Amino acid sequence: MALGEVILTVLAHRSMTGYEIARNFDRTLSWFWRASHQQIYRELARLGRGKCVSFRVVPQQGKPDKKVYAITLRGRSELKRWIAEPTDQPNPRYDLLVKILASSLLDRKALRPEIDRVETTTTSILAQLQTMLRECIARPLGKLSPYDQALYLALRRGLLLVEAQRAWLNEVKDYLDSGRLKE
Amino acid sequence: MALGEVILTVLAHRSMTGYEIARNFDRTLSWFWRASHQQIYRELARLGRGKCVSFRVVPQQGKPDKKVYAITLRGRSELKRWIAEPTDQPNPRYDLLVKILASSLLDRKALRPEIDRVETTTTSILAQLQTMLRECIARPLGKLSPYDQALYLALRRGLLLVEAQRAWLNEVKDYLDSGRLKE
DNA sequence: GCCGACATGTAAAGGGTTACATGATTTT
DNA sequence: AAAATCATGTAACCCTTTACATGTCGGC
Repeated sequence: MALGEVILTVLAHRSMTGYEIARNFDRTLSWFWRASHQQIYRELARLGRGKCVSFRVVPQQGKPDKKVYAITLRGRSELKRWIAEPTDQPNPRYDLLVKILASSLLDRKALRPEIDRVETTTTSILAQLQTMLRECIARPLGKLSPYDQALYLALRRGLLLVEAQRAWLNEVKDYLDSGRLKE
Repeated sequence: MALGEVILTVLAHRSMTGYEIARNFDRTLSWFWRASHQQIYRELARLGRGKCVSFRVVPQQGKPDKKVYAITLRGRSELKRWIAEPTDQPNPRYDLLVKILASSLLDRKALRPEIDRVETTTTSILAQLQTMLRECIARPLGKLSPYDQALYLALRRGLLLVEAQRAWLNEVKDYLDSGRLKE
């Protein structure tokens, strides 16, 4: 349901084509949300039907025409309404936790390589986040645009959670190595 | 795709009816995964077709007959295969982060009540997790069954992440109050 | 000549959510 | 008398994922 609002947020920042929105999802926005270009085109069509976005066709030479989408006044008020609305928190769905339970019953050793893999990707995500945050604070934090300040805050959440995940992975590895739990 | 494996894990621990699995999801398992009874019945039918679970009908007086499901040998080997398989990490989808971006563009004040709401639920989740973990360590950790040790570890992740989330919420509130970012 | 970027879509399959449906027993 | 618990399901809708489809341009 919220994909529409995510797209409206992107368009509130800057008008774009569906293709650009999808690429934007690949880069910054993929930290908060992920969507394929198919989902985005469909959602743009729906938002258009609801008069929340409009587009103008921009002919290009050599390339196919593009549709540059913009948020409408109605779209803005919809988005404002959504911001104030209570968010129901996402329900957890994390395979690794289930694998921990399953491996305790079936095959205690099978888990180790998987934990190592997760640790590798966690470390890599941490590095990416740190790079992005460092880019943000290249200029003084006070001089960022409100949007970039919000982006900074949102990325900080990723950093704190990934650090917590790393601490937890260390606890798991200690347990797998020693067979004993702490705390 | 993984709902089937979650159900197999539950059944590897103990044979149950679909109804009991659903209730189990409500209690312990809802920290790791969530599913409605409709999803569970559908998935049990599918797993039965794939010979990963079997059931026997147990007649009861007064209540409708129940089907007690058990994991088969084939189900066990499927589950073992799955444990060793790389987990692709869940893609993030958190409305609140998008709301932070949107409110920076449209309505800076609208966010505050939402942040307070999230803080309330986060605190309540923290309390629940702490209670569950304290119940685990009522007896010495070394004397828990392997399954309960795994459960303890998995719940620890929840605790660490929720604590990180609280720290982040404090950063957000500081920003909303002062308009300045730290770090 | 092939691959990747640009740009837009359709189609099918699978998973999740919500509502509907039944029917007995126990609790309030 | 009404509501909750036990127990199983069907139907419809929506969302997500993956694959298919088309066509131009620029670089290697």
